[in-house]
Amino acid sequence: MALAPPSGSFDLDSQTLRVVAAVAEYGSITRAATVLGYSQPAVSQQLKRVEARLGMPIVTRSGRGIRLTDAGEVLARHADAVLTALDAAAGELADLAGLRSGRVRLAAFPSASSTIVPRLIGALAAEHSGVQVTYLEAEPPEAVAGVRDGVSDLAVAFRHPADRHDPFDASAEGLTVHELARDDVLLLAPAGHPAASAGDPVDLAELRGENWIAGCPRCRGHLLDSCARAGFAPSIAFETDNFVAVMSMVAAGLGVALLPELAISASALPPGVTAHRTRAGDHRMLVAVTRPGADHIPAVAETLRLLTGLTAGGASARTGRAAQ
Amino acid sequence: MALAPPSGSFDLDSQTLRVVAAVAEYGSITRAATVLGYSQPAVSQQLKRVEARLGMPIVTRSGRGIRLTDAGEVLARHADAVLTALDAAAGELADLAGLRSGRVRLAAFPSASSTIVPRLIGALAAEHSGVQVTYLEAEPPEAVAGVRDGVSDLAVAFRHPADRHDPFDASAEGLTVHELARDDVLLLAPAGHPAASAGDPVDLAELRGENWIAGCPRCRGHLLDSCARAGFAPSIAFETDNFVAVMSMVAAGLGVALLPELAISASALPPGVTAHRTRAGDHRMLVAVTRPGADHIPAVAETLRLLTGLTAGGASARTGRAAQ
DNA sequence: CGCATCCATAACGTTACGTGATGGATGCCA
DNA sequence: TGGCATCCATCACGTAACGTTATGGATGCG
Repeated sequence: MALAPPSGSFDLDSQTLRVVAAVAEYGSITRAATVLGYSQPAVSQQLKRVEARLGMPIVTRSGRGIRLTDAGEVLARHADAVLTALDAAAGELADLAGLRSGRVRLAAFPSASSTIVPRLIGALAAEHSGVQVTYLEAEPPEAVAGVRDGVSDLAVAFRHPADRHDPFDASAEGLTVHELARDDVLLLAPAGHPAASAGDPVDLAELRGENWIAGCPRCRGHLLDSCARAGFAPSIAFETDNFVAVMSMVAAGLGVALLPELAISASALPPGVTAHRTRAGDHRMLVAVTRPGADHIPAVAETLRLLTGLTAGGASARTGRAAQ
Repeated sequence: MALAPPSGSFDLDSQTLRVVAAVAEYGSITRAATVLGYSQPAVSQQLKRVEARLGMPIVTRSGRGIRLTDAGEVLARHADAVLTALDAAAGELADLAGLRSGRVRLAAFPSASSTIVPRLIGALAAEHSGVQVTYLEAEPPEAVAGVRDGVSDLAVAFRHPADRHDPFDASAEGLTVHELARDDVLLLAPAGHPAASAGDPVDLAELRGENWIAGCPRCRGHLLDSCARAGFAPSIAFETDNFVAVMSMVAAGLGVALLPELAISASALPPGVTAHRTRAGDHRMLVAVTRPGADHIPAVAETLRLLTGLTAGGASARTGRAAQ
C-alpha cells in the first residue's frame, strides 16, 4: 500500500531536533524562538520546512497555541539523546581547543634534546597537563621527514642562512617553517691562543693555518662554507659528531673548532677553552617545522608559542651564556 | 591565557559528523563524497567550513591523501553515537509514516457507532495493527468541537446540504471537511399506508395531514426544513432521539417519520414499516472533519482513506438496503 | 469589546552549499 | 624517468535554505 508522501528516508538533522525539542519543551513557537535566539517566524518556517520534508505535520495549530503530533513527540523524545551525544562531542572538542586534551609529537636534533626540549616539555606539562607529549630525537633531515610523513607534529631543526648549499630548505619544501631564534656559531680555541686573545669577534681568516676539528657531517659542511667565505680551506684534522669530544680536543690543544652556542651550552665549556663570536657573524637559525595548517591545531599552536618564548633572546638564553 | 580562536560553543550539526565520519571511514575525501552522493569539492569545502567554524583543522592534507587530526578523530568517534540516535528517530518516524505506529482519536455520531465505526476500526486493526484507535461517540457539534480542541483527530459527522439553517458548516468553520457519502433520508410509513403505496419516490406534500414523529433536535430541524420545502408545516406528535423508538412508533401506526438510511440500517426495519425515498431527494452528506493539515498525519490519512472506501456507494452500502 | 498574545505569511537579503571545470601535487608503473 | 592516474584545492556560479522585519488574522482575556 502506498501512502501519499514518498515516505522515503528522512534526512533528519540536529537543527530540526533542536527546534522541535524547544517547541515541545516550551509549548509555544514564540517562546522556543526566544530561547533559541531566533525570531518567531524563523522557528515557524523551520517547522514548516521540516513538515514538508517529512511529509507529515509535527505540530497542529490549535488557535492560539500549538500541540505536538505523534511525529512531533517522537522527534522531541529522541532529541535529548541526539543532542546529548552532540554535546559530548562538542565538549571534547572544547577540551581540545582549551588544551585540556590533545597530543603533540615532537622531534628535535640532539643538542636540543638536552637544552630546549626538556624545558619545553616541562612548560607544556606545567601549563597543560592534559596534553600528551611524545619526543623523538632525530637529525633535522629525519625529523623533517617525520613531519612530512605525519609521524611527528613538530620538528625543531635549524638551517644556516648564509650557506647556499644548506639542504634544509629543500627538505622542508612544502612544510611550514617557523623561525625561532638565532644560534651563534662560536669559535672554540684553547685559552691563550693568539688569535683568540686578539679581540672578541675573531676573524676566521687569521686561523687559516690552524688544525680544525669538525663535527657531524652537516656541521663539517658548514665549517667548509664558513671558511670558504673567509677565504681559505680549513685543514681538518679530526672529525666527530660528539660535541663534548670536540670541546675536549680543543682543550687538549689539538686544534680549533666551530660549534653552535646551543651545543656548547648543553654541557659546560671545559676549562682551558674559550668561545668567541666570529667577525662574519656565523650563526644558524633554529626553526620549528610543521605541516601546513598544523600550526592551528591547538596543542601544536601552544607548543609553538611556548617554544618561541623559550628561545626568545637567543637559543641558549636561559641556560647562561657560553661566550666569555 | 587566550588562544587565537574564540573557542566558544561550537554548533556542531549532524551533517558535519556525517561528512567527517565518512572521510574517516574511507580515508579519502573523494571516496567519502562518492559514498555520500556528493561531488568531491562539496566535501572538500564542507570540511573547510567546519574547520573555519571550529578554528582548528580536522584533516591534514598530506600530499595525495589526508589524515585526521585529533579533532577529526574526536568527531569521527562521536559520529556513530549521534548518527545512531538520529537513525533511531528517523526509524520511528518511518514507522509512523508506514503506519506501524501512530494514533487516531475518532469521534462519530450515534448511528455511525453501530454501523460505519465498527467496520472502520476493524479495518484499521486488520491493516495496521500498530495504530492505536480510540473512539468517542458524540453528536456532530460536540464531535467537531472535539476536533477543534485537539481532543479528537477525526470526527465523522453529517450535514444537510439543502438546509440553509444547518448549523454544521458554521461549527466546522476553519476545519477541513471531507465529504464521504450521501445518506438518503427516507420516509418511514406503516405498511399499506396510502401515500406509501402510491410509488417509491413519495411526495412529502401528500403527507401534509399526517402525524409526524421527530427525532433528535437537529433531526427535527431538518424535518421542518424538508416539509417547508414541500410546502407545509408538519404536525409533530412525538419526539424522541431514539431511532428504534421512532421506528416502533411508525410500526404502531402512530405516524410517519423521516430517518436517514444509516440510522435505519443500524437496526432492522421492524415488520409493518416501509421506507421510501422522497421525490425531493432528501438526504444528508456524511463528512469527516479534521484539523487543517491533520489529514496528512499518516494514521489520520489512512483512516480517512479507509473511511472513504467503506462509505463508497452509499452510507450503508455494505449493511444492506433498507428501502424496500 | 478592546487588548494582548500567538501564529502565519510576505518580501527581502545573506549565506550556505551544491555543481562543473580546472590545476597542482603525488604516487605508480612501464 | 617520463607519462598517467589519482587525489585534493580552488574558482566561478546558480540555487535553495534560512534568517530578518513588517504585517495581518485568530483567539483568549479582562
